Amino acid sequence: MDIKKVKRSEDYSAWYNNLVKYADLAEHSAVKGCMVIKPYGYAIWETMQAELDRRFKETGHVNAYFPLFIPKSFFSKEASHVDGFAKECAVVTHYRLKVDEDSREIVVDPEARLEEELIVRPTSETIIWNTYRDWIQSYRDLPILVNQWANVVRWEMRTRLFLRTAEFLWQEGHTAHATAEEAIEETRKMLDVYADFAENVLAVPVIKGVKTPNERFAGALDTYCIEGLMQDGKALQMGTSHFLGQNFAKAFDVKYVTRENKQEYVWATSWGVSTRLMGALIMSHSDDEGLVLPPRLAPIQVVIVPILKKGDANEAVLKKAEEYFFALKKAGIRVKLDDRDTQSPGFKFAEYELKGVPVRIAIGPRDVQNGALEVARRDTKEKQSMAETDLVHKIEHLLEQIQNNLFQRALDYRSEHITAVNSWEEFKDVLENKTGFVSAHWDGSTETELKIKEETKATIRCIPLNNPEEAGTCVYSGKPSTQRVLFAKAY
RNA sequence: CGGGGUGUAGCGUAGCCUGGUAUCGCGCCACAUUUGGGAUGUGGAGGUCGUAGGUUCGAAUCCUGCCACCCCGACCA
Repeated sequence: MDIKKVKRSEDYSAWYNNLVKYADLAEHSAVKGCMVIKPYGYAIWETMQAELDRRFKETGHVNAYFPLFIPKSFFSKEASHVDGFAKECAVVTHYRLKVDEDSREIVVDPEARLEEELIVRPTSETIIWNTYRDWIQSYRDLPILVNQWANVVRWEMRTRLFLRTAEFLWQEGHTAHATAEEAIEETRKMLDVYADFAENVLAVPVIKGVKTPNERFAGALDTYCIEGLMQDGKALQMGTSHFLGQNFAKAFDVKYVTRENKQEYVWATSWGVSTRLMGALIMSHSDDEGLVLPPRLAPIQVVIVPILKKGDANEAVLKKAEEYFFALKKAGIRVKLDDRDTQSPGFKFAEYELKGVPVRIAIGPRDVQNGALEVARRDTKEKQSMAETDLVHKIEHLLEQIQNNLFQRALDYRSEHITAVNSWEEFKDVLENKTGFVSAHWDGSTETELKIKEETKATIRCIPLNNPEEAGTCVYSGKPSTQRVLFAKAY
């Protein structure tokens, strides 16, 4: 376990890679750019899915599934969309292999070339809107509120586990509406769902905002986002929600008849979050000891480690441990009793710390005699002896406390790392030395945005929602500006 | 895709310069003693040295191509 060899403060990238590996979350696969999500990591993703899926259902959405393959012609129908994704599409050209007569090797059968090539979906707007054309005739068919859980492929040149891989898992919501107002409302509503999920489940504070035209989704009129700040001072886009206007409806000729018997194009939204959230989770809370998981997301919320000794006390210890185990389980807590006698308690302590288990209960002969137990919390590493009376409530309360503490800690860090600056010198200095978000006036032009990016690598992460109007001058160009926007270096 | 680096047992490594089929630690297996913060002893198993060629009597070692990963760029919803 040489996770501790690399300190978070010394080499954040290496620390992250080690953590993903040693906490058993994921590993590189034999396929370039693609990862294997291991059972422990996948269990966390499943919990995220469950929490999100519940929220989607509560807001009226239903799940469906669309094809992995998209005909190239569909893909090219929306001009800005294809522009945005063309450079990272995997393309299927053939449908058969054969054994080469000479070399006896398996080769692509040149006679099995597809008439029309298929794109492996980088996102599904095109296939979905092509389908919606058949589903929508009248205003009575609207709205359509569909979500799909799927994998997508974006051929990246440089990958990082969870943060950027060629294939990743996500959900994509695709909705169709009769009016622009309703679609915009949907876009904003789902942004709120994401923000609620990020803050209350992941315990990661996020800033809700809107992207600049330059950072907008290819094919959208507006892209809303939630932006998080990682422990190394870099920002991470954690989710996006797009108001697509009528772009896809026009590209795929999706019209509906109004009450007044008029033909109108349908209004669209799409929104998604991905396994990238795993990266956000790791980079928001974890430390040199390993992963730190918020209780609401932890596959194991409480682990019970019996301290076994030579002699007859063991039976009593195990019996007590089981008693606690069943009491906690009955209360709906995800609890594990680790009664392996092949590892020492110290080993287990370290292992569960590495895996981020929020609460550890240790119980030995002394505790049994005293009717007590030792409770250790992962977030603060505090240990305390606790009387067994009312154990379930105490643990429930503690889990709640840990959840809140993690959020508060991350929020404090972020608050300290949003810096308002008024000069270009200050801008560069904060970005370089203090890191985090820089709040600065911007003249609103893409030209300035790109120049700033070129000179500092910082991008405009978002224009926060409900951003106060404030007259000022652009930190770069000196031109007049009406508001501050958030810049940061980002993943 | 460009520049740099790395690749030797599950993990981390020595050996490479100066060619003669491999070192050590952790982990793994067995037994014993242990167990309140990563136990100890003894014995044991495990390696086509990333991969494909080349040079050579002989290649982990020298040469070339390829692959993967890491760092820096470019690119990137």
